[in-house]
Amino acid sequence: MTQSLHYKKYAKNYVAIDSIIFGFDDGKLKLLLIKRKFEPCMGQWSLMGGFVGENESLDEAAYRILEDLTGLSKVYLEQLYTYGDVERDSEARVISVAYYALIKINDYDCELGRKHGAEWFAIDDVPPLVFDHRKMVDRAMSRLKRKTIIQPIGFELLPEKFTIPQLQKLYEAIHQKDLDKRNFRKKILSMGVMQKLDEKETHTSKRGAFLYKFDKDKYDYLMSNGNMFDFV
Amino acid sequence: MTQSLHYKKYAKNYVAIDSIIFGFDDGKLKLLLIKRKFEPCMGQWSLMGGFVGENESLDEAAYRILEDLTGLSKVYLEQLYTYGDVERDSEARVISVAYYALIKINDYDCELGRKHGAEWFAIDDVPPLVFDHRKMVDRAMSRLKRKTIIQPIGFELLPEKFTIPQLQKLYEAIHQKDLDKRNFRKKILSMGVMQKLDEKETHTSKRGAFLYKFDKDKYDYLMSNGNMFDFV
DNA sequence: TAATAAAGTGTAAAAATAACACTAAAAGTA
DNA sequence: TACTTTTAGTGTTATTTTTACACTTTATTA
Repeated sequence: MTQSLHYKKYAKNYVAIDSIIFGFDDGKLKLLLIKRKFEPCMGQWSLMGGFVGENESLDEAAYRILEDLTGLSKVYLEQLYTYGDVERDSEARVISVAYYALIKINDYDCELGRKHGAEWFAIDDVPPLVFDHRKMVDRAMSRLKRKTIIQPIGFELLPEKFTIPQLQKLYEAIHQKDLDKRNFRKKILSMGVMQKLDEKETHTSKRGAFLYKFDKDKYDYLMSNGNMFDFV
Repeated sequence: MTQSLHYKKYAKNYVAIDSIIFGFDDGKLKLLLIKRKFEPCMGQWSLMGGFVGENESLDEAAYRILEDLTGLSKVYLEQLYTYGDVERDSEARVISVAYYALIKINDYDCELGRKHGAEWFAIDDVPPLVFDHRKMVDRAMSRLKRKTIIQPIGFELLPEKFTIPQLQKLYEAIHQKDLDKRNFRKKILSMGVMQKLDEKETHTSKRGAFLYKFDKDKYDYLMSNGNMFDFV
């Protein structure tokens, strides 16, 4: 696209993306952070980010940056909020569009991560972060809490096959409170989007728990008929 | 702020604000739109917008632009979403941060509005809009629906003193469905944030309805003690 | 074969929501 | 002045949703 005739009197700005990347492992909700390898704030912990290119949309930039770090291309990614305080970046005026991603932690490419100096941190053990990244994390956390109540995006953090106790632990980690397992099971099954498999997961218990899959077709069907996903 | 040393290899972009401005009048939810007085798309209906200056934050830019059009400075304004498709503006690559505002329609400065070619449109009678502004309106509508359930921002659209039937009509307009007046009254009063006055409003009915004010102190107190505002 | 550890199951009380119809007040009119 | 009109205001019951709560099952390991 050529230079603008009518807009040329206006200022232009650097526009960046920052991504809050959530994972779930070991019963804990985790964040993927990188140690900055460039100035300003080199060596400090930071969200993964990058600048928006001239010929990519914001969503495209966010996917590109996420894939650079994790090797993953088909993940849940949602725009969160845009941060534009004049002094938010110590180097220049940078407007940052924050996204949050939910990834299946086992699919993540550790080798790529190592190259970027990336590490996983439990959500309540996050180190100090550069600029306003802490505010971004807090906003992502509260969005995730709200969103997992009204949309079945929690599944994005689990392997394709998972047990009900695993799913419950995930919800407990996100909402930071214990849930009653009978009520949990009743509610999640009553929504009719859990597809029970004939296999069991036998690592975490002697008895073993049945594996389930999220039935996306059924979910889409229910939604299109006006049914709401609604969960605590 | 001076030019950046470390970021200079990256592209810069025009960053704009667009505002979805809601009002409530005559039992209807309305939008304030302007007829564009400049290219591109001169003469077409559009949201009020403007470019972000070098020394103002996004919020500051949004307030400035809103005040330019309405003369109002203390209004409810909330960031909605950022639109960044490469071709969204036909003139140049412009990234637009959308905000939505709730204003008391009687406080609005009509003279200023006329200067901008502004007009109010009922929400289900909005004309075709430039660029992706229709998408912005739709997103604002669904945000407003959700938000008025969990936060008492509906009051921002009414005069300081209002009656319960007025408030009910507002909620009906926002949620596009009729509500039972007994259940509505019960619920809104039970939240304990309505301050009953000794005055009546006598224009819309012979009997007259008592006026109320939203008790912000009480609301803040309840919220700080963990109470939730929660409404259909 | 006994101990262990997590999976799995049902019911009853409490709270929230939804449905529903008449009376009260004041103005305008015959 | 009494009758009509119009909107404000009021309680109760049925239904649904949510919460609270304890024992049995299954397979492994000691």
